[in-house]
Amino acid sequence: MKQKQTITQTVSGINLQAIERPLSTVDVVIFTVIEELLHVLLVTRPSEAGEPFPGMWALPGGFVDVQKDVDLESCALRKLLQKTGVKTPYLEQVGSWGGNKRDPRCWSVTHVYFALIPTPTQNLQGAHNLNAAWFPLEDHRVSVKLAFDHAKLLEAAIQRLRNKVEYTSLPAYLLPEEFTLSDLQRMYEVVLERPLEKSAFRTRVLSADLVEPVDKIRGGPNRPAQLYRLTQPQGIVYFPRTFSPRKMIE
Amino acid sequence: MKQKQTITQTVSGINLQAIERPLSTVDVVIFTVIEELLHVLLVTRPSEAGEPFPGMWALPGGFVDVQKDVDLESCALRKLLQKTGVKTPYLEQVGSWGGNKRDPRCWSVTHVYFALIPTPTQNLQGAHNLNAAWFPLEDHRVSVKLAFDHAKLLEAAIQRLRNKVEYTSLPAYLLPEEFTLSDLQRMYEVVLERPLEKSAFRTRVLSADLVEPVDKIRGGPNRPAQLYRLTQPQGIVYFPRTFSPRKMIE
DNA sequence: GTAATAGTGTCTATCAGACACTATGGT
DNA sequence: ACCATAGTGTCTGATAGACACTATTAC
Repeated sequence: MKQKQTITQTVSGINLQAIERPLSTVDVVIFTVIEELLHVLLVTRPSEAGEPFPGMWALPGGFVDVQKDVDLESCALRKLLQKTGVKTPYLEQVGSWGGNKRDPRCWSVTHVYFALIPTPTQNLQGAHNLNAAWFPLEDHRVSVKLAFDHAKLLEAAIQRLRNKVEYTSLPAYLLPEEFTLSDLQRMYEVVLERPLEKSAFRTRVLSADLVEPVDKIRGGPNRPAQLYRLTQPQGIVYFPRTFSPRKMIE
Repeated sequence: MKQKQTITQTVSGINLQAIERPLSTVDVVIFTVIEELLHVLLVTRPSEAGEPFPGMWALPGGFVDVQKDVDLESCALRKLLQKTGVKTPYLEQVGSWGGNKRDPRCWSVTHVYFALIPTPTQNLQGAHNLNAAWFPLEDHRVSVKLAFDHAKLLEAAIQRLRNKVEYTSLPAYLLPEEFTLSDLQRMYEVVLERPLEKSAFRTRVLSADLVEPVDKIRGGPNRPAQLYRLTQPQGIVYFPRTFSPRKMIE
């Protein structure tokens, strides 16, 4: 499937245009927590003839647009905004997968990002989102088969997330701006899939200078709780140790 | 700088060939330790007219070859073998940087890997290596200015290496197959740029089931030392804690 | 013996885990 | 008063850091 083309530029020995280029795409693994379960956003592949994996569920993503996107991250942010309407979540590059087998059409590279957003308050009902849905993660997997190598990409993103949650403040990005320490602990527990000790958790979080109290209290049918917000919403915090001295995986 | 071309294939709404593709490259940051100092391999850019950054030092790398390379990692391994003759080092993807500014010619993406190899025994005198050289890292930098955004890429690779050394067995790949615990400790100290406690280091390494003794002793003008080798040379080992409870930086 | 490096033991500080305890609102 | 959740205090165990100590070779 070689590309016929007219040579338009010759620079020294190398003709830049003559080099066959892989296809470049960006895929985004968008995580959120709904009803105490980690969810990921999936979209359906177009079902027109000739499209690979027609109608199948896949990670949201697509081609890098060299006109619109100044760099890879802004390409990922563009796709995130398209699908969720969210503008400033946590976004991190997971890695890149490239090869001649992953897309049946040609040699392709995908650049995978993962994003964390607070529990969505409105449903995905935008014009572009009729075929998008949140899927719960059960056993590190999603209940449907995914297009391309997206199952592998999703697995890698989950691994990265779970691993990093052991020693960073990442789960704070799964919550709205103001939250209680119990809320935050719950996010850790949902992602790590194990309970944490309340006392140790609070000491750890408070001594890490991660959050600061706001002058509000959240009431309820029990003792009200102090509300906090992130001290530096832009940068994630690294804890000096992992939660429990257990083997890290990755 | 748009690409003129003949349309050769039309698939549904999208014409795959009409999409302007970024240039894909792979760069490899090859680390080794020479005389107690971390070094990195650099090559000079070609100096023909029209080449960007002619004659400047740069990370070894180049275009992904969709004919030769089945995936990104084998592309990185190919470049590593070309430059060093080494076949099975430690190789890890650091990340990808793409944008319209980083190469003056066009929108480009580079996929950065870092490799660890034992101290080279022979000089870089292969036919392709006349313009390659080992540069010591002083203060996380190299003494020469680098082409493209390679200074940033190198910085990221060093950060990754130093961060990961705190809790993994990576420095073992900077040594030959058999080594003493003192050798290993020295590799950690070189990368971390700080001394480690001998006693704590030995307990940590031995209890992690990282190495196993071989039936040999290394002599010298002092008490001879037990030789060890990696228990599982293929997989890196994660320690349950970092070396010293200090803030991690990434 | 001396020099030099290999390898061990002992004490301490830090922090996570466990778990019991107190605090404070709604009903 | 009772329930439910917020928040604290105390003890223990694991391990890194510091540092002194012993061991074994060449000379």
